Amino acid sequence: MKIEINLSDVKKCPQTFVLAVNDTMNVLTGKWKLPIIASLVFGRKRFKDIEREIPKITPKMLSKELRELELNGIVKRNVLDTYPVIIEYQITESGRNIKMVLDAMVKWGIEHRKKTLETV
Amino acid sequence: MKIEINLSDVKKCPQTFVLAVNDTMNVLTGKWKLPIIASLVFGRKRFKDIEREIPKITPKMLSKELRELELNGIVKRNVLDTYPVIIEYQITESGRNIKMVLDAMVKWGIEHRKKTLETV
DNA sequence: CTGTATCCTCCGAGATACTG
DNA sequence: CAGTATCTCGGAGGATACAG
Repeated sequence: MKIEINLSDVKKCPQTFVLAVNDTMNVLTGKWKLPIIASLVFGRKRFKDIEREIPKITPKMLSKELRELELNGIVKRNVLDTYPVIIEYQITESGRNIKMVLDAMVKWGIEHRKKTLETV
Repeated sequence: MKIEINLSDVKKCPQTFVLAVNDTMNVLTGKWKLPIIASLVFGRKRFKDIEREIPKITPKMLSKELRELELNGIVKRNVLDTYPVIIEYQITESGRNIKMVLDAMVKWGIEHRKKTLETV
């Protein structure tokens, strides 16, 4: 099933616009989602690996955020058929693509800093 | 005073990256900043005008958010020399440019929705 | 009109301990 | 290892009233 949405239609449909921005914000807000995504960009990881890589995160927070990111289709949780069971988290293609948004944010952030420094 | 920052340097300097993303997030997070920016994109407005345009916002919140947005160089507050005094809020160029980030978010949000619907 | 001042509620997030 | 269960606190945001 394919749904065709033309970006040029967005201006005619502000609801789609708002919805899409909200979807994106849901993935980016909160203290830990970005660090977790960043961690998984460099490869599949196990729970304990992520916990070790992100300073100060508690298992409760990591668990909660991973659940939300999975629900939102940003990460995939794989249960490996081993003994004992190994759980691996992996970023999805959508999750990887969010880099485009981050790039835009970096660009704006840097330009903005230039502008505000100029006028001081 | 001009500061030259090459985007290709960012990869070598993760601190700049993180700083810029944080700057951007500071402008976008919270319940009211985006609606306020959206309202001002369509022209200068007075306090009461914005309050009327954004459903459910309280004067306390509007005041607080406008102050923060002004501090961050997103809006400019103009005091007109009339009697009684008129205060006009206006979006800055930086504020206008943040549309680039929103465009990226819209694009990702729509693509993401397509992807997750396909796999259901 | 352009905001402040209080008081209050709710939720994100931390600390710590525990389970299978 | 891969999480869950409680307890707690601070801060974002709401309700309402008031000030210049």
